Amino acid sequence: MTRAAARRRTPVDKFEDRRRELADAALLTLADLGYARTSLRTIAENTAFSHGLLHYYFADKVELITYCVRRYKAACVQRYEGAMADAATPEELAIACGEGLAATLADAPLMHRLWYDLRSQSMFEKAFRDDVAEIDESLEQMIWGIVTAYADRTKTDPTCTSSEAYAMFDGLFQQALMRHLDGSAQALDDLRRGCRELLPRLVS
Amino acid sequence: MTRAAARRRTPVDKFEDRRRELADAALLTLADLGYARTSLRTIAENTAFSHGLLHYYFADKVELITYCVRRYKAACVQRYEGAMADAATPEELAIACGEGLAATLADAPLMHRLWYDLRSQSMFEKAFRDDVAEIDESLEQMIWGIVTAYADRTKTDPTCTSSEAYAMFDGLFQQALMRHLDGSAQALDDLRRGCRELLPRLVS
DNA sequence: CGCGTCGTTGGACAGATGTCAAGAATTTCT
DNA sequence: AGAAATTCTTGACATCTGTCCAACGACGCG
Repeated sequence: MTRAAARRRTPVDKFEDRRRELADAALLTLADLGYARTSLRTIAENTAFSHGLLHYYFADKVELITYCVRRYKAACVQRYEGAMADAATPEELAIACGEGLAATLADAPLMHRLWYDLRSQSMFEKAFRDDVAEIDESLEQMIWGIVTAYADRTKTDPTCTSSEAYAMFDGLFQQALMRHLDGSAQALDDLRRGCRELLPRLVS
Repeated sequence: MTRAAARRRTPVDKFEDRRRELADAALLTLADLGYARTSLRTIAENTAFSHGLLHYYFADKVELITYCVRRYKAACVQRYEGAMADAATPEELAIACGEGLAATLADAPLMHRLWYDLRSQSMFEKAFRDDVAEIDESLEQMIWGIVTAYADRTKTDPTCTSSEAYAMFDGLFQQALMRHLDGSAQALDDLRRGCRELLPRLVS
């Protein structure tokens, strides 16, 4: 925060650009090694720059990681939304839901692994708590959107709260991720099926 | 493992006793700080002994933590099993299920927080993977036992696999834990209700 | 051209961390 | 009691960590 304050020289903020660039590299390293094993020097090594630069763009490690978490969210919601835009019948919607979640899992399993790591860290490190909670809420909303859309198409009503729905989908997703990373070939199919069968359970 | 090999002088193995004692102290520290912030010296400080002793009883940090994880499991399954022994009607069973999970959450939230931390770590650190997977399986079996008991009492059959059932209960539990640690007063009640309503959804 | 700001480097610092070994203290055995 | 085996402490080591800083090059502006 010291010298990383007001900075608006060029119309396109070059300072913010570099911050993003560094944070993206940091995210790659974090996804590889996990929070506990990632140091600032290791992050810098996956970069064209030296380790000192990180403190020019970020006040300290916490600010860097926090920025990374926010950046992860941007990439995350962008990937999700618009996934299952057009699904006429409820069955199509249920299938699209499972397909969408399986696709995003298969697409970037290491990033999702990092997400669960950071969410665990946020239970210990207060500094991450707010940002993690914000991401969690947006994910919950996404799931709730699917559930209500399914209820609409089946002319029923949800029989659970949005946080319950999110908890169950998240449970399925998390377990599928762990089995997928463990090399299980059926993990993705199980996730697809699990989602397809879960939706009808949540309405009546 | 160097000098921590065959050791059976006294009938009651004093060596194993100390290992357990140290591991229990380590578990307390881990539950407080989380894996990423816990060092061997910090563990020793929560102990009547000095830091060097840890390497007399454990070859290295990984062996200590692995031993802790195994020890956690012992305490864990012991706490769970026999919780909902007698429940005549299915409704009673569903209530006892929610009550049991809520009770264990309220009883040792920090330990459960540690469990989710270590499970995340196991996705990065291969050394923990096997032990974590073993605990996961025993938890899955516990949940499956409840589901099948509920199906029996309602003269129905489960409509999901045991891993699906575990994933959903675990999702509910994990979210309840996070909200409980965040100070939410309704987290426990939501967990109770969530479990009670989940069971009927998993059979037909 | 000279000058000042910005971006970047590389090294240095203090402190923490895992590991180890030498020896003191304690227990056990005879 | 004395010897032997054990349990435990202490201090040291090399390495890694976050953080800071002095200096250097590049670039734009007067």
